[in-house]
Amino acid sequence: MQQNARDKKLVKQDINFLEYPLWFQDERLPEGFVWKDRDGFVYRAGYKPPTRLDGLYLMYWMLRSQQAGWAEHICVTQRNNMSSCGVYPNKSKSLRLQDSCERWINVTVKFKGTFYDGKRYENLQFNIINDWWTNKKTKHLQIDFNKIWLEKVKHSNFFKLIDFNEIRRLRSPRAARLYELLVKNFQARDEWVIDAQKLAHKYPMPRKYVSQIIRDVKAALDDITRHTSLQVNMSMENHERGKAMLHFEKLTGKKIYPEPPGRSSGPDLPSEVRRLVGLINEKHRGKRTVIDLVTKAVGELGVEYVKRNILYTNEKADKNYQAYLGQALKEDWGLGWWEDKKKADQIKQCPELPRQGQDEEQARRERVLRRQARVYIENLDDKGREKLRQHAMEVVDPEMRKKVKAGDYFANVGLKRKMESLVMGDGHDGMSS
DNA sequence: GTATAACCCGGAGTTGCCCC
DNA sequence: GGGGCAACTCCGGGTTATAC
Repeated sequence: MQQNARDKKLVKQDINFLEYPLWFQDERLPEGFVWKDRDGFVYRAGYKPPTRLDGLYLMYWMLRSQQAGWAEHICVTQRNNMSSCGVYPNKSKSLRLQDSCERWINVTVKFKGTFYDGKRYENLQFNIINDWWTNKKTKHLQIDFNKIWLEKVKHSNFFKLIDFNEIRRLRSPRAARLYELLVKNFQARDEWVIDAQKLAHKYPMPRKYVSQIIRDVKAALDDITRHTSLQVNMSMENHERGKAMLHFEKLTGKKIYPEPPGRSSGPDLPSEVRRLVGLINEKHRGKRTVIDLVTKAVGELGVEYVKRNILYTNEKADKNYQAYLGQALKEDWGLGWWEDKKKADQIKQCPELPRQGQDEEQARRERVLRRQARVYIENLDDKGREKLRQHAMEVVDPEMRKKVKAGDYFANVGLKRKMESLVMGDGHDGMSS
């Protein structure tokens, strides 16, 4: 993943073409597809609309043009073009590459007074490429860029340098498009907040419901985190049903997950999370939503806490395993069950000595105290509860404080436990790992 | 009862690989 | 280089559960 600056293949791209989509995720969009943004951007595809692969090919052609001093005409071998874009060269891929040229020659974009180049246009419309052909003898691919397109990018003061190697590694269209949007929106800031439905429109993503949008965005973000140097944390705020604000925060420093060897479909998880995932009921172990739930919970609540609730859910959940596990983690349903189980195991090992050890007595006392604390907090008036909450915020670590403010679900569960601990007296977090 | 969330499945496109 | 095939990924849509 780490690479020298000289190994980087940077492509200059105008912010407009990161903000507005040049290619689409759906492979089956009809010929003559039109996409309009409310700001006056109109995209028309006379032939099949370009997809992620076409977007990557265009990026490669731009790289070649920019390497040749912004050449309007480029000549590439088809084999080189394909392998540089991570495509295994063969006949069908060669035809797909030519199809890509046909897609791009049929694309026009139109702006109405929205182009960020210091000028405001009444109308501005152009193609991406003007001509393309292959040489009969050499089979080399020849492409003529549209002059306006090339100059808009060349003279743009509002641009990003995209690392071609990074965007090439993003195999999923969702991840590639989100990468473009994040790169654009982290232009002069490290935080970006957007309504989930608005983000879906920007993608554009056909998902109707917020839960589906969030699921897809999370999966895309996982891909980006695994395969690029862009490290982003996402948290959500649900103000009302069917509405959610997504907070993206650019992280600096080390990658969270190491780059996996070769192509991988599963997340590379820290060892303690992997061990916990191994405890999940086999039927649900592969589900990304369940893994995400455990990953998030372990960060805020600790390994022991999460472990007992997974085991409890395995035993008790009848239907909807994921929802049951979420609720168990929230309320620590597994606590009493876990202690009873430990006690039963001890009796099994030493049946002649069924003793009530000090630890068990302490745990029992803690359960009673915690229950009392919960009732006490519930009966506090708003002012008293807020005061207690502020006190808890002061004593938790800064990382958790940040997550609570960002609306992180499990951080808020952790804060609630801290409030209970404060009422009980210190040292009763029960979240040790 | 309706809207939304969660999950699942089939179809289509893409990819990697093998054989000729 | 060409053809074919299996595996994989993604999207759209259907079903069921849950919240309001």
